Amino acid sequence: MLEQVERMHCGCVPCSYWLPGLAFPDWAYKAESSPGSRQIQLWHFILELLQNEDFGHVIAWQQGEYGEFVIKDPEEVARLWGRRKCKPQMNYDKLSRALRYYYNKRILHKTKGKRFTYKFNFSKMIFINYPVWDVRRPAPPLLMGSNVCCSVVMPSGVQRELLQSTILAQRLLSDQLTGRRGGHIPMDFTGSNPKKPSVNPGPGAASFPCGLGSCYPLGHERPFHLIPPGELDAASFMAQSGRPFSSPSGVAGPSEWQLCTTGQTLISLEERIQTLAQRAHYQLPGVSCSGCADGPVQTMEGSKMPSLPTDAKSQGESCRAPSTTRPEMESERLSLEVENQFLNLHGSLKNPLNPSESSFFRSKHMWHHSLTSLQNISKTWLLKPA
DNA sequence: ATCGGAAGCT
DNA sequence: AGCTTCCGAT
Repeated sequence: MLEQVERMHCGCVPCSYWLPGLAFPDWAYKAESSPGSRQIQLWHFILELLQNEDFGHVIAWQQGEYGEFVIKDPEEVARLWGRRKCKPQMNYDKLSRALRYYYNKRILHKTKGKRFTYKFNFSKMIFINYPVWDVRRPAPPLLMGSNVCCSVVMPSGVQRELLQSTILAQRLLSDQLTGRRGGHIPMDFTGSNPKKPSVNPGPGAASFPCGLGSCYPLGHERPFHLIPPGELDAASFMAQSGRPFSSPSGVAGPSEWQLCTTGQTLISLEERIQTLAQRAHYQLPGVSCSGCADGPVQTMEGSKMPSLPTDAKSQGESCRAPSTTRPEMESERLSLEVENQFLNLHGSLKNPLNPSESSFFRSKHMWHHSLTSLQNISKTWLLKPA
């Protein structure tokens, strides 16, 4: 009863107005009745604080350790958490108990020996159930050597919420890696918000012929639209995207598209690399998708992607027709793509793929090194869920 | 400071 | 399920 009174007068902030511009979309909160509560989860809250510069004196990322953060003012963090949850009696002792419950869930772990220092298991949060963009279809006889095309499809058996949390965490990690801080999280899962994104698209962000918007390189996911499993039909596609469902090759209709479900489970980073490699020819600037119903390749801002100079014809051809390219060149180009993805993830790539100035003939050592690094990371970071 | 069991709450 | 509250042990 006392608590009820306190609830009414605790001055807690309605969740959706908490930190303007930083309110999480609906998915961050569970449905009111069941199961669980509508309340924000603690790890969301922690990420939220970490995301906001104003709380840098209270909680902050640990420099140099991905996902590691230090609670600089434990009682203040507890107070903020208590305010959010309308639990005025909250203190660090209780909050830390809640954090400890995350150990078994592998959301967090403690950094031993460092006071008030915890670390997010971003590996789990980021790389499992990475969204599937790909729709496999039979290779059209004349167009592509690859049988991979692109759309936005929910992996079957993957909860929407988990996937979206994944994207969020990935965004946050990406921001951390690139040294960005603050700013809101530009996610639009509704399909009904045509607002321009507030952040530039990631380097090398080329639009895909997926009909729903852009596909972004690893670490630079941007607003996209989710189609729940089982709802990928032309009508709902149209309703959500406002565009007709068409494959880039002009092959009409979803009936000819096969959902690329990776099953219920995981896309390992290695698989991801493979996918990237397979689809890499779509991502090269200037490589438009012929027959794409959406016309010129565009970024989210609607600006045209740089085109290959017309005298770079041989390069362009090598992009469009991987199957007819010399294997070693194709291999090098794909590895370069992987390297760029890697660099994009780490925010150190200022210029995206730019065939004219650098990339096709970069030294083998370089890309091989990157590929190896990425593979090593995938081995050490990947976790299978329990 | 940190851990984790136990019980309670929503 | 996801905490919150309490507390004894390390």
